[in-house]
Amino acid sequence: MRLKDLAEHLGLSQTTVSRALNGYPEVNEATRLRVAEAANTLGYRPNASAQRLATGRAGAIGLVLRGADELGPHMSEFLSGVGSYMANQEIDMLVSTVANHQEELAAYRRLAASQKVDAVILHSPTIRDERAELLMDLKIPFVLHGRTDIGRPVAWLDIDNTSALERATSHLLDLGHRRIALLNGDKGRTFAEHREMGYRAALSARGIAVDRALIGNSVFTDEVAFRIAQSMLQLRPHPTAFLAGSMMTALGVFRAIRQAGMQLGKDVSMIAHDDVFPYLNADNMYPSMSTTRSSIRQAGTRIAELIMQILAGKPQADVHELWPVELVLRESSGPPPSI
Amino acid sequence: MRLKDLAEHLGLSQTTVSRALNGYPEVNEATRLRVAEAANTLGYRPNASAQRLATGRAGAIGLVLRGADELGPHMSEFLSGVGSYMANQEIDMLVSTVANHQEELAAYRRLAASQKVDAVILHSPTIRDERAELLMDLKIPFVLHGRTDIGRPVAWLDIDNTSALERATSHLLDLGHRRIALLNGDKGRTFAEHREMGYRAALSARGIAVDRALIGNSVFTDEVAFRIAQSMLQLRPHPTAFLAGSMMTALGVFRAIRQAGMQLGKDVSMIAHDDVFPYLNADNMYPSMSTTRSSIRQAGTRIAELIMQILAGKPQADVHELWPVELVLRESSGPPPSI
DNA sequence: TCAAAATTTGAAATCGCTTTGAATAGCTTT
DNA sequence: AAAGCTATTCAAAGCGATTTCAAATTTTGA
Repeated sequence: MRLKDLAEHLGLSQTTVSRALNGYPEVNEATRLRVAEAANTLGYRPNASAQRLATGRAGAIGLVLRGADELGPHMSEFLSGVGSYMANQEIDMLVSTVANHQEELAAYRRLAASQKVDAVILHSPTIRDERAELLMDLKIPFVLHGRTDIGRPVAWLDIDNTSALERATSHLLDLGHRRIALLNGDKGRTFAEHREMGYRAALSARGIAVDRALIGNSVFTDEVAFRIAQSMLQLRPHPTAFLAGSMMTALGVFRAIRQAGMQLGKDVSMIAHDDVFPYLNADNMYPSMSTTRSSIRQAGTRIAELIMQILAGKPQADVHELWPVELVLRESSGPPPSI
Repeated sequence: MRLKDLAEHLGLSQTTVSRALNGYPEVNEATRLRVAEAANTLGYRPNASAQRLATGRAGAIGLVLRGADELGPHMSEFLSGVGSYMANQEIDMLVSTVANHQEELAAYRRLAASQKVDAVILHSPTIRDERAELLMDLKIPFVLHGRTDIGRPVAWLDIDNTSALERATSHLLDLGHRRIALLNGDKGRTFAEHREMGYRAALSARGIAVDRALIGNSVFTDEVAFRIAQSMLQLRPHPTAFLAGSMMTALGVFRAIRQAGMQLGKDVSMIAHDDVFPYLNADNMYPSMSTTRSSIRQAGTRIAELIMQILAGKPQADVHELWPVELVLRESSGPPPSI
């Protein structure tokens, strides 16, 4: 069913029908009703490609994911947040996956040239993110999930990783811990750098030197975390507390602690960052997990909202949101064992 | 840069340039080279909407996800598999999320009417899946991840859940277990029914009656699994073995076992279904987890491939793949404690 | 009552591509 | 040398919507 068919069926011109459906004011209210009803009963929907071609709007936002690893639990939870907002907006989510950095840049160029999307969401930025620069050059609007410094103003939404880690670290120091391990994300990512800054700030506030051996940089999987935690626990003296970068990391650390014959929350403490996965609840772990918490899903929803505002004309330079992070203390963090 | 601009730049007609780029035979090889080179250096890419309108092909496949929960670890791993294949195919993945069943049906109607996708992937079917029927009626090609019986031939790929559960259950019976709990997926889903069939088949082969109290139906999250396992462990006599529907479920059961003061692999056994999440490795758990294993990611990749074959003309009725499931025995399954 | 203004409709151009059908040029063939 | 092929190229007609500009109709106001 094309617009033409619908128009003929109604004995009207395509122009009028199109106007009626798109809510233009210059159409008789009675006609509009008649059109709306016919469209509804006949199940007419404009052909998306034709509409896009005519309007110049793609009606879609893009998400480019690097490799398999990037489409992990964090991303899917984030995506789910984006989707829940977009569902009501008649905007599609175009998801592409690429193998590496070069391909990712190529993917953005392709999206731009073929005009498949009106905007994109950029995530996990590096300190000086090349992709952000490219998108600026290509003039594709985007919102960054995280922060970067490319000398030009970009729209971003981020959580306050620095302060989160500073508070978590300080809390462990207050409890008496002196050797605190940090299981951080990959070097170069802004969030990882921010977390390390918070960690260092808390330590240096007490005049405690940073031990490089207690800082791990890796992806957030339980397996890698297990290996790193395992080797850290063999240090003498071993760390009495861990700061885990994600709940997946926490699972790995937990396993390493248990395997070393120690008890979490007693022999060793842990505070993990919780992105709030519905299927992995910190409160219901055993022992329950102390966390720095911020819903990555909510961030997705909000970013979707911000994208829509930008498409509606809001200047990208005006979009900046720094979300606070909650510190939730539970059983996994306690004073270090007195020796 | 439009086709017209490129054509003018080259002093050729749009026709020739279009043909050259799309590999039609009736264009001079020298011209083709010249065109390809110019397109490349000028960064020309056809406008996707125009191309789609002209060809009638959407160049995209659709995925409709119900609610937040459906975009969990299983789906994201699956998606990642789909994406890895689609990346080389110039086919986009259009992801929409909906709140409930009604909205999902509406979403498919919309996709059909607006011709946004050439095909869709359907997942987690019920025994008699209404969505599959709708898609047939709408004449949208699709591949089903799982199986359903709607009296018409559909394209599907599934893993052999029945046999997997039968083997896992038989193995536990061989070890001497008599009270074996099954933590299954939601009632009505084909995979859950298949798994229960396998479970029942193994029990009845030994003349053991099924105890409904030992069967749980729920989503695969560690929290829900924890609660169910916890209450099952309070039964007298309690189950000495668990069949967990997913690795998330396994984590919850594990926690319940530990909390009950028992030891996994010694006091209580468990075999979990492993969809092979890169961030949650059965072999590296402690104790390592016995599993029925089948990579959901590979299934995604294969389904993407099958979709492309269908779009290339292969009849949907010819597409059926039943994948075997590996049984991998590790430390979490052993004989029941002798009383 | 009639011109002017407001309301409502429609014909045709446009978006950027593909594809049909025709045209041109260069070779063979008779 | 004319006719018949083949190999290339192009002008123009779609694809299905939106939007510009003009026309027809109704309402308003003096």
